[in-house]
This record gives sequence, C-alpha cells and structure tokens, in this order.
Amino acid sequence: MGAAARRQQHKAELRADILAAARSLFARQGYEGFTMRRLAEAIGYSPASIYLYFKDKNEIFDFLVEESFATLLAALPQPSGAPDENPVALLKRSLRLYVDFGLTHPDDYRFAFLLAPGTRPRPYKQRTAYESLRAKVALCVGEKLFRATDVDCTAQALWAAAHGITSLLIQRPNFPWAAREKLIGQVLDSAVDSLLAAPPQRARPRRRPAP
Amino acid sequence: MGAAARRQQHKAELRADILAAARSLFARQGYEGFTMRRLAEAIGYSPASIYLYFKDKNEIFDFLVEESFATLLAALPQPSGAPDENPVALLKRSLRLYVDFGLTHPDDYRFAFLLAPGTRPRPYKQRTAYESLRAKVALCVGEKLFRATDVDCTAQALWAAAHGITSLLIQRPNFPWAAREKLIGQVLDSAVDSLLAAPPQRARPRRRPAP
Amino acid sequence: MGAAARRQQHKAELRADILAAARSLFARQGYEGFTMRRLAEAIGYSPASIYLYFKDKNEIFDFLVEESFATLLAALPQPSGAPDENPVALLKRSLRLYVDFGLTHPDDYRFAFLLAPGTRPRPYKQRTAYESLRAKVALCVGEKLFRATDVDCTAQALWAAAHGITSLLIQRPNFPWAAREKLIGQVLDSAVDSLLAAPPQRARPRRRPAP
Amino acid sequence: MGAAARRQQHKAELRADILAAARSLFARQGYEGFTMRRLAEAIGYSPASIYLYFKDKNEIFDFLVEESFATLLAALPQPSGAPDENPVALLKRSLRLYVDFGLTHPDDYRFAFLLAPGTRPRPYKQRTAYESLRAKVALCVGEKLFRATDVDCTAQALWAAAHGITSLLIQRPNFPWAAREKLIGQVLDSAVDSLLAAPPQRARPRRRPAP
DNA sequence: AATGAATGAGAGTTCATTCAT
DNA sequence: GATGAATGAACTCTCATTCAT
Repeated sequence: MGAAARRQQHKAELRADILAAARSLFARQGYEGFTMRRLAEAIGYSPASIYLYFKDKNEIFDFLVEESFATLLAALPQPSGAPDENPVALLKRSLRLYVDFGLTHPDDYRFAFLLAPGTRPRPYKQRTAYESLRAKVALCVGEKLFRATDVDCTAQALWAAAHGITSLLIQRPNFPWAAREKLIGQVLDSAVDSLLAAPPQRARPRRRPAP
Repeated sequence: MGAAARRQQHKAELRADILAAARSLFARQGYEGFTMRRLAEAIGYSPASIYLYFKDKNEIFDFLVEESFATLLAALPQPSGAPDENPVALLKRSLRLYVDFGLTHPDDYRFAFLLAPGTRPRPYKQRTAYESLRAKVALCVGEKLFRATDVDCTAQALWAAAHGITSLLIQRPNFPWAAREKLIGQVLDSAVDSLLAAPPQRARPRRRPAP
Repeated sequence: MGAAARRQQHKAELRADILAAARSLFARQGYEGFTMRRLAEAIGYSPASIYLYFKDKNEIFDFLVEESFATLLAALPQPSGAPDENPVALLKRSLRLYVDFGLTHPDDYRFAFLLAPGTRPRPYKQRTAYESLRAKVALCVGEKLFRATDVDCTAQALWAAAHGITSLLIQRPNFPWAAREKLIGQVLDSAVDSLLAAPPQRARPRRRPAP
Repeated sequence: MGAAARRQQHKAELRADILAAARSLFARQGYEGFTMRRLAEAIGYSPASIYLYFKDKNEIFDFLVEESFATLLAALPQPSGAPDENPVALLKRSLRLYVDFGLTHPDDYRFAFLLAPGTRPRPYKQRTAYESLRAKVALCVGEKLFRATDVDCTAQALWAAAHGITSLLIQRPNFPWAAREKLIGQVLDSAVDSLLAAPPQRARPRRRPAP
C-alpha cells in the first residue's frame, strides 16, 4: 500500500513537472517553437516518457489552457467574497486583479488569451471568466450605479480595456511605457468612471460659481 | 517592348499574389505553422519559384509586417488633414479608424500587433503608429481640452483601449459579442470622454432643478 | 544487464558501420558528393537514424580525418621502437611503411592528404605525421650519415617522394604502372641513397681490383 | 561578312571567358562546389546562356581537363627542341619545367592531376604527358647514361618525385616548407642523380688525385 | 515506469537544366 | 544570341511519435 501510494505520488509530481516545464516552453517559444524533445530535456526524462502521461503535444497544450483559465478564475474576487463592499469598488478591484494576474502570470495569460487561438479554436473555460465579470457589472447596473443598462455591452467594454493594457504590457515589454501603476490606473478608472450615474468625485470640477 | 512590359506586369502580379497568399497563411497558421511548400501550393507554383521573388521565408514575413504597418499608417487621419477639426473629434476619429482598420484588415492587424512579437524582435515601423496617436493627444493637451497633462500616459491608455477591443474582436470571432457598433463606441467614448476638462454634454446630468 | 550490454554492442557496431560506409563514400565522392541519404541507404537505415550517432555531416567527416591520421601514425614505426637499428634503415622502413599504409588504406590516405584540404582548412593531426618523419631524418643527420644538414629540407624531400608515388598509385589505379614493388623501391631508394655521406653499398661498384 | 565575322569572334571570346571563369571556380571550389549560377554571375550572363556554348556542367569540366593537359604539354620541352643538349640535362630541365608549370598554373595542375579523378574516370590526354617524359628517359637509357634499364619504371619513379613535390606545394600552401628552390632542387636531383651510371661530379667528393 | 532506438514526414533551401520569348 | 521564368529533384536536418525491451 505504501509503495503504491508512493508510486501514485511520484506519478502526480512528474505530471506536474511536465506541465510546469511545458508551460514555460510554450510561453517562451510559441506553440510551434515548442518541441517534445526540449520538454523532455527540461524535465530530465526521455521524450518517450512524456507519452506515458499525455497522449500527445496537443493534449498538453489544451490542458495548460484550461489550467490557466482556472488559475485566473481563482485569482478573481468571488462575488460573495466581500458582501458589504460597494459594487463599483468590487468591480474596480476585480479589473485590477485581472490585470495584475496577467502581469504576474504572463504565461498563464498568454495561454488564456494570446496563444494561437485562431489555429486551435475550442470552447475553453474562457466563458466562465467573462461570466464572473458580467455578474459584477450586473450588480452595479441592478443598483442603478451605472447610467448604462446594457450589462453585456458594458462588461465587454470593460474587458476590452483591461485586456488591452494587459496584453500590450505583456507582448511589448520593450516599449517605453509610462509609469505602469499610473497607466493601468488611468485605463481602468477611465473605463469605469465614465459609466457612473453621477460623475465621480475626483473627476468633477469643483466649485461651480453661480451665474 | 510590349512583351517586356507584359512580363514585368506578370511578375508584379505574381509577386503580389505570393504576398497575399503568404499574409493569409501567416495570419492563420502563425510564423512557424507557415510553410513555403504550402505557400507554393496556394499560388499554384513550385516551391523553388518563390525564391525567384523573395530571398527566403523571413524576407516575406518582414515585408508583410512592414507593409501592414504602412497600410495602418495610411489609414489613420493625417494630423494636418483637417485643420479646422476639433482636436478631440480628430482624436476620436483616429481611434475609430484604428479599430476599423483592424476589423477590416485583420491579417494586417495580426502582423502589426499580434504575431509572435517576442520571438522575432525587430525594429519595425511600429513606433510610428504610436507617434501618430501621441501627436493627436498632445494637441488636445496643448489646447487644455484634457484634464490630464501626461501626454504619453494618456496616449498609451487610449491605445490600450482601442487595441483591447480590436484584438478581442479579431481573436475571438465566436464570442457572443454585443452589437459591434455600440460596443466599440462605448469603449472609445469611455476612454476619451473621461479625459475631458469639462464633463461632456451628453454624459452630464443636466442641471437638475431643485424640486 | 545482458540486454544493456547487447544494446551497447549493437550501438557500437552500428556506429562503426556508419563510419566505414561514410569513409568509403567520402573517398569515392568527395566531400560535397557525399550525401547523408546515400549514407543512410548504404547502412540500411533511415537518414534520421544517422543523427542519433553523429551531430551532422561535418562531424562525421572530421572524425574520419582525425581517425585516418591516427591510423597512419599508429602504422609508422616508433622512433624508440628498435633502438639498435641503423637510422638509415629505420628511415627507409618508415618510408616504406608510409607508402604501404597508403596502398592498403587508400581511403584513409585520401582523408589524410588528398581530400579537399583547401576548402576545409583545419588544424588536424597532420603535423604529427611529418614530425615523426623529421625525427628520423634528424637522427641520420645527427649521426652524420647524410651529406645534407638541412633536416627540414631533407625530410620534406623524402615526404614528397613517398607522397608522390603513393598518391599516383591511389589516384590512377588504371594507369599501366611498372611492377609495383620495383617501382616503389626505386622511388624510395633513389630518394634516400642519394643523401648518404658515403655512397651506399649496394649502389657503389665494389672495390674494383686493379687489373 | 564583316558582321558574321564579328559575331564569330564574339562567340569565341565569350566561350573563352566562360572557360576561364569556370577554371577558376572549379579550382577554388572543387567539382561539387562549382555551380552554374556562380559561373553565370562571374561572366555577367544568365545561366541559360552558358548552355548555348556547352552542353552541361560536365562538358565544361571535361574540356578544362583536356585543355590543362594540353597547356602542360606545351610547357614541356620538345624532344627535338635542343638537339645537342645532354639527354640527362634535358631530362632534368623537363622535370623542373613540370614542377614549375604546376606552381605557376596550379589550377591547370589541379585539373590535370588532383581534381576528383576517382569520381569521373575518363581516358584523358593524360597519357601523352607521360609519353613525353618516357621518351626523354628512353634517350638516357639508350645512351647508357643510366644504370637502370627499365625505362617505364624509371620514368614513373621520376614522375612520382616531381608530382609529389608539386602536389604537396600546391595543396598545402600553409605548411612551413623549406626554401622552395632548394627543396625542389633536392627532390629532383636526388631522383635523377641516383640513376646515373657514373656518380655525378657535383655530388660525390671524389678521391682528389694529386695534381 | 522508463527509454533507447528508430523512422516517416516534412521543413527550408539550392541545384542543373529547360523553354518560350 | 540571350534570358527570365520556372521546376523536379535533391540536399541537410528536425519533428512527433512508436515500440520492443
């Protein structure tokens, strides 16, 4: 029994090693630049061994995509997570977490949104991440905090903004970007604030003298 | 003479055919997935024939990237194009043209911004497109039409928004997007309007008379 | 254990087969005329298999050149081999062994001295073979057995003679050569005997008794 | 007529240009490294044009080999050239001219004796050059100037010596050779002098008779 | 469970050569 | 006479994958 368990554990560990190495290679070399030989080398096993754990190169790729979405979902705040929080604040926090996830897990983000999606179109968990965002937007709309009422359109516009800055920062690391914090803040604030039913504090020109 | 001219023209046409086929293949298969043999098949010639027109695979790719940027630049409104236009309106029109370019020339957009930029880092015309946007933002800032004064940060935030919606629409054609017009409008309006020194007309709750 | 050993041996044998076939092909076709495909066919394996044993075509070629020089060096008599031997006799024996090596290992000789040396210039073991000859000449000169005192010039002249007859016999197998033994003997004897301080026994008309 | 003659001459000139360029390329790159494209470039014509003058690559090569032998033959002294000359002196002069020809026309020498002869075995004019040497040796033997009586064996031994030094000097230009003049002299003198019926004056310190 | 050995398929590229113009 | 255009065949080398051990 102990031996079997140990074997089981070794197998799980090796599988995890393969996936970790594969993720790094895929992210660094792209789908086609990735080779099973290099993966085998990276984990210190023979190429043939990989086939004991995965059917083929594609299966590894697909698994990683799924996993990356799962990781992303886990990183986003759960709708029920902070019950008393202002829905707009929650939304902003979510968007910010989304961007931060991309910047701290660029490989995952690449898998989820940037890697060869045209070539290999399949219905991933992708939708779920969007649903998570949509739910938070729906909350704001439901509480009439937003002028707009089209939940889908609004959620998608926010996603576009968040994805835009995230993907650019990841894919163009050598571009002379402005201060990262300020830049991300401006993108997200612009996207959210302009939706508010009442102009946000910070944005309103104070003291309007009576005519 | 007539024969020479005809030959000249045929050559130019074939060259254009090769480029068109190559662009499509690169965009659909990525850099590594693209093969000279498939390109040859696509144009109905032998692989060797391609080498009469281009030195190698790389030269084709590089040419297409440059060309795509050039096409994009040509599609953007020239700064001096409409002298009397409101700078903000010009900026909005530019962003809209940028998005439209991506949607009507998705392959070009892919070459310019989505294809394997990390793997093959080279100094493309990329920067010029950004400069074009930056100049328009500078105009708005110069005329104090924007609250923000950091030209780079603002321009980059706008680029992020435009790129975000463009790339998502291109790369996820099967996603159940909201009405395209409305969606694009919302993304760009949000991004620009929130920058304005005075709240935009349309967005401001008109003087609500005290009851 | 037995299985591993058997595998080991098979691998070594196959490697040797590849080298043998490659040597023959290189010698018959020259560097450029040699192809990996033909080599693969010659050994009854796929082209890809060769790459399990050698990095590339160049590595095979380089190995064969080195090996041929090593084989030649091993075939030459060691200077300290026969301490009591007359230095001139040792020298003659060396030259004769050199020629015999070329004739019995024509492919090796081709690699060492005839194959595309201008095109692929590299610092092979070449020099060592010459040093071996030079040392023997130096012995003769040191013991004042030769008239000449320029060791290098003498050694090189002897090399030229030996190389001349060897290379001609190898490269022109269809030429109507005189009796091989006699021919080689004449070339080498001429080259060495003419160097002797005192006319060699055999060549001098013995003590002519006064009539 | 004038036009036709001019055309004729142009054709002959171009043909000569092709051959000259081809010789240089073959000698520098070897048989396989030579390409029709490079040849075309060298002469400033299109590859197709070459085929108006020569059937194919092989024909060019074969012609050059023949031509090189012809050039060599022309360089050797004609047997009847210097009627009163000492046959041994004539022989020595011939051998020396042979070596000098190789050193001053290394490309020709390569074609005649060094280039891929195993791969493309054909009955060239080769024999004639040997016959020329053989005739001179026969003269010496006929006049009893040599101890040896085997004309073929002797001629071949001399050829071997001359070829040995010539080919080494051509193929190993970077080897640290002794003074060229001295080296060639030693090789040829050794080869010829050792054949003489009576030891040559110069070489043996004869018992100096008291005056 | 692990792998050494092997390979069919295919990559980019270059070649000698042909032929209509 | 000259060539631009074209190509079939061949090149070296790498890939994902299989299978006996």
